[in-house]
Amino acid sequence: MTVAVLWFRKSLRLHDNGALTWACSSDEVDSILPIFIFDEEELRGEGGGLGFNRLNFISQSLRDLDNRLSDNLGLRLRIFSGNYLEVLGNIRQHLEGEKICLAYEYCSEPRLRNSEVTLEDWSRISDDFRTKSFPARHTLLDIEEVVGSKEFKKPKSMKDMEIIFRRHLDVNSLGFYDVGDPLPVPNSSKSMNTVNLSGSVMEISDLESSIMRIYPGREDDVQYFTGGETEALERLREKVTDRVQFVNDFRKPKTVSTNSKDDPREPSTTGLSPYLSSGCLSARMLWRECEKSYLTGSHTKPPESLHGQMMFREMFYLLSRTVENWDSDVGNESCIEVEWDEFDREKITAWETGNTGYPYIDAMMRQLDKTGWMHHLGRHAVSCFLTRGQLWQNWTHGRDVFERKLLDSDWALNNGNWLWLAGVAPFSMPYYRIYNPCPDSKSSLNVETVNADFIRYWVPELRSFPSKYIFEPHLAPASVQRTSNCIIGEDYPLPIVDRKLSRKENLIRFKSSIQT
DNA sequence: GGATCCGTTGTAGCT
DNA sequence: AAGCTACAACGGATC
Repeated sequence: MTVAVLWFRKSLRLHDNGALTWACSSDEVDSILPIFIFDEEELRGEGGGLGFNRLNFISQSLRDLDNRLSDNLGLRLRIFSGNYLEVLGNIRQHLEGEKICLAYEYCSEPRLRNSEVTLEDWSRISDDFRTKSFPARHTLLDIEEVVGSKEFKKPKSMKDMEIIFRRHLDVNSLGFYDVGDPLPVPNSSKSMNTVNLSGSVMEISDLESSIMRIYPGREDDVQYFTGGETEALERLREKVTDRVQFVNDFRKPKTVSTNSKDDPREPSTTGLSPYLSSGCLSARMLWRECEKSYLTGSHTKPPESLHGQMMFREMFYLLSRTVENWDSDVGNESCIEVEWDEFDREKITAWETGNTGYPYIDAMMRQLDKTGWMHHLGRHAVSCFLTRGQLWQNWTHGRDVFERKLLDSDWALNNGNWLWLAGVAPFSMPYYRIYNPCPDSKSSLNVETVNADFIRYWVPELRSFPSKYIFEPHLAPASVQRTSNCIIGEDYPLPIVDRKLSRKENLIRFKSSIQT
C-alpha cells in the first residue's frame, strides 16, 4: 500500500499539474493525501508576514482547490502551518507502517530548495519514504534543464531569451515555440487517505478566521480579485480567449493608461498575474490560449506581445536561479552598489501609505493596499520615485512592501523588477531615464483623462479637483483649493520632495555611483 | 579595435 | 496637438 502525499506548493490547481496527474494515474498509488503547508512566517501579520490581500487570496485559492478536489476526485485538501520539515515529519509519523511517496512540484527558489535536500536524505534512509518531484509547470521552460545545459549563459535581454527558447523548445509548423500541451484535469478512482492527523490540521474556516484575527478591521474589505482556479479559468476566457483582437494587438503601452475607465479597479491588461503567481493558472495554458488567438490573423510579436511578456517572466526565473544573492543589494552581481540614503521611515511610510503629495503615486499605492494590484506602468512610476527618481531609498525597502502586498508577487519576478527599475542591474534601462511622477501632460490643458478619474477614485480628497491641477494640486491657486474642498497641506499633503530638484540631484548621484 | 548600435516602455520644451 | 529635438551619456555587443 502506497500513500501519495500530494504536496501543493506553487500550483494551486487541478489542470496542468504533473504531481496530481501522476498520483491519480500511477498503479503504485493506493490512496492520496493532498496537503498544503503555510510557513509560520507567512501568517505573522504586520510583523513581516504576508499582507491581508495576499493572505486572503491564497486562502480563497485553497478553498477553491479543496472544492475542486472534492467535486472532481473525491479528495479533500489538508492545510497545515509550520516548518515544512516538521509538518512532513509529523505526517510521516502518523502514516507509520505505510509506504509513503511525497509527490511535489520542484521549486527553484533557494528558500524552497533547501527543504528538498533534507527530503532526499529521508528517502535515502528509509525504504518507506520516497519522493517524486515534477518539473515546474510554473514556467514555460524547464528551468533546471536550461540552467544545467552546457551552453547556458545568463540572459540579459530579449535577444538572449529568443536564443534560449530556440535552443530548448521546438518550433511548430505555425512558427510558435512548442511549450507542450497543458495536462488535463485528471480522473481518478483513488481514495482519499483517511489518516487521523489529530489536531494539527487547519480547516479552511480556521484559516479564514485567523486571517481576520491577524488583520482586524479589514473584514469588510471587498477583495477585488478572488483567488482560485475557477476564477482563473473564468478570467482567462473573459480576458484572453474571448478578446482575439485585444490579444493580437497587445503591445507595450505608449502612454500611461492605467485602468479601465468603467471601473478604476479593473486592469487595462489581462489581470491574470495573480493567478499565475499562485499557480491557479498554468503558464503554458495561457501561452496556448494566446497562440489560438494569433492563428486568426496578424498579431504583435515578442517582446511586445503577450508571449513576449511571458518570455520576460522566464528570463527572471532563469536569472533568479543562477545569480547568487538575487534578493540582496550586496553580493549580487546583478546589483551595482549605490549609496542610498539611510532608511527614512517618514519617506517610506509616506510612500507606502500613499501620502507623498504626488497624487498619481499616491493613487497607485492606495490601490495596491486596497486591491493588491497595480498596473505595471504604475509599478515603474512608484519604484522609480522611491529609488533613483526622487526619494533615494534602497530598492529593497520597496521590494519588501511589494512582496507583502502584491497579489502577484513572486520572489524571482519581484526582485528582478526592482533591480531593473532601481537602475542597478546590467539589464536595466539607461539610468537617466527617470519616470515623471506627474505624467499626463494633457491635464495642464484642462483635458479630461482616464488618469484624472483614476486619481479621484483612489485619492478621494481630490474628488472635486479640476484635471488641470490634479497631478500637482499644490500648484493650484488658493481659490481653486477652496472651491475643491481640499486645502493642500491640510486635507492632502504637500509634496514630500521637490520632484524636479530631487530628480536632478539624484541623476548626479547615480552617475557618480556608477563611476566608482 | 574604434565606431556604432542597442537596451521591452523617458522627459521637457518648443513649434 | 502631435511631433520634433535636445538632454543625458552607461556598458556590452557587434561590425
